[in-house]
Amino acid sequence: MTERSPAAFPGRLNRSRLYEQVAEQITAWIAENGLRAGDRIPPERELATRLGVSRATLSQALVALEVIGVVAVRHGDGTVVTRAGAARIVEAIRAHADRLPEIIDTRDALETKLAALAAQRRTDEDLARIDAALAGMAEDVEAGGRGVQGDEQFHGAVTAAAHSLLLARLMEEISELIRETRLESLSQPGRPRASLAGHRAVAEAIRAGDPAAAAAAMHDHVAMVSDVALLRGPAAG
Amino acid sequence: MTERSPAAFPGRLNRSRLYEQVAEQITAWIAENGLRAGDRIPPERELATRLGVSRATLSQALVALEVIGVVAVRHGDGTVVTRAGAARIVEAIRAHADRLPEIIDTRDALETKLAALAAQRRTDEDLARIDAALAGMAEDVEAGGRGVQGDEQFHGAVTAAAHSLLLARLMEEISELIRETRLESLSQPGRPRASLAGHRAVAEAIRAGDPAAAAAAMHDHVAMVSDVALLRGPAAG
DNA sequence: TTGGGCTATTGGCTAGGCCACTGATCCAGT
DNA sequence: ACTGGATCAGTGGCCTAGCCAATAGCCCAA
Repeated sequence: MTERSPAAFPGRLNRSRLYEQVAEQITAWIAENGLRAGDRIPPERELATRLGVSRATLSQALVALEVIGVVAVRHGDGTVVTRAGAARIVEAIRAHADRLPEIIDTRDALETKLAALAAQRRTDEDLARIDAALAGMAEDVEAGGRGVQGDEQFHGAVTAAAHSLLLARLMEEISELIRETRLESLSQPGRPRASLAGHRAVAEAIRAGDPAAAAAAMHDHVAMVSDVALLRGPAAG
Repeated sequence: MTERSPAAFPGRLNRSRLYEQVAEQITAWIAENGLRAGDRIPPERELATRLGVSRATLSQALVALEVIGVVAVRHGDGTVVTRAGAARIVEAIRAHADRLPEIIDTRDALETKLAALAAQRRTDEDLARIDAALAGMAEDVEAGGRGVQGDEQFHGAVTAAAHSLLLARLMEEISELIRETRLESLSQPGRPRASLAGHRAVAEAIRAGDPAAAAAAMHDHVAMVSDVALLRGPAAG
C-alpha cells in the first residue's frame, strides 16, 4: 500500500497525500485515453473502487482538479473534463530540453505589455513598491549577491502596477518556470549588475508614464536574459 | 441548513457547493483575525463543529485552500496559513463586470507576440491552415453570416503557427473569455467584413515572414475589436 | 544531561448511508 | 400526434462513526 523511497535521504520527505496521487492518476488517465474537453469521466463510485480509495478521498482529488480547472463536477449528472492538457503542459515544458526559448517568448509577450500598462496606470504606491524592489536588489548586488529576490520583487511590482488581474494571473501561471531561469541567468558573472541597469531603465519609463519606452526597455531586458539563456544549452537541438 | 436566495429569479442558480462556502468562511476568518503566514488555524474537529459541517466537507475546503496555496496541512501537527491574501483573483475576474478591457489587454499581449512568432516560424502547412480559416470566414461573411467560427479558426491557426506550447496554453486559458467578446464584437453591423480585412493583413504579413508587420497588423486588429467592446460598457471607467 | 518511550492531539482515510439533482422514459390528457 | 406531468435510475453532495498514523511534548531512566 504505502510506498516510500527508501534511501531518499536528502530532500524533504515525500509525504504526499493520497488525494494528490489520485489526482495525478486521473489526469494521467485523461491524457492516456485522449479525453477532450466535454468528455465524461467514470462515476465516483466506480472510479473510487477502481483506484482502491474511498469516495471521500476521490472527492478530495476531484476538488483539487476542479480548483485548478481540469474538471467540472456537476451534481446529478457527472464529472466532465474541461481542459484536458492544463495540468501537464507546464510539466511537459519543464521536461523539454529547449524550454528556455518558450519561456523567453512568453515573458516578452506578457511583460512588455505589463510594462506599457504600468506606465499608464501606476499609482504612487506602485512606483514606491517598484523603487523599493530596485533598492533592495541594488543593495544585494552591491554586497556581492545575485539579487534574485529583488529581481522577483521588481517584476512582481511592475505586474501589480499594470492593474490587470488577468495578465497577473497568467504571469503567476508561469512564475515557477521563470523562477528557474532567473536563477541561472543571475548566476552569470556581471549579470546582476546588468539586470539592475535594465530594471532602472524600465522603472524610469514607468515613472515618466511613457508606455512605448517602458515596453521597449522591458523588451531589451528580457532579450538580455535571453542571450544568457542561449549560452547555456548548445546541446539542445 | 440549506440556504437559498428566495426570489432571486433572474441570473443563474446559486449552485455553490458547501466546501466553497466553507473555504470562503475560512479565508474570511483568516482575514478578520489578521492571521499571518505561519499562524495556525483551529483543529479540524473543532472547526468542523464550529462551522456546522462534517469533517469530510471541511477537509475538501482545506484541500481547495491548499491547492491555491492559502494554507498548508501538516499531518499530526495542524494546519497553518501560508499566504493570507492571495485567494480571490479568479473569482474577482469572473465577478468583475468590466472585465472586457482586461481581456483586450491580454489578447493584445499574447496575440501580437504570436503573430510575430508565426511570421518567423510558420510552415507551409501552417499557412495553409490560416488560408483555409480565412476562406471559410470569407464564405460565411459573403453569405451574410458573422464568421464567428472562421474567426476562431483563424486565431487558432495563427497560434499554432507560432509553435509555442506555453503561449498556446495561455491562449487556451483565456479562450473562453475571448469567445464571449468575439460573439458580441462580430454582432456589430459591418464588423465581420472589417474583421476579415484585418485577418487578411495579418495573414499577408505572416506569409511574407515579416514579424514586425504581423505584430502591427494583429495589434490593429485587436484594437478594432477593442473599440467595439468599449461601446457596450460606458459605465466602465 | 541525554536518550528513549509514552501519550494526548491532530490530520488521513475508510465504510456505509441518506438526500438532492439530472436526464430519460413512460403515460395520461388534449 | 403532441404536450405535460410523473416516475425512476444514475450520479454527486453530505453526513456519521470510527480507526489508523504522524507529531510534539512530556516523563523517566541511564
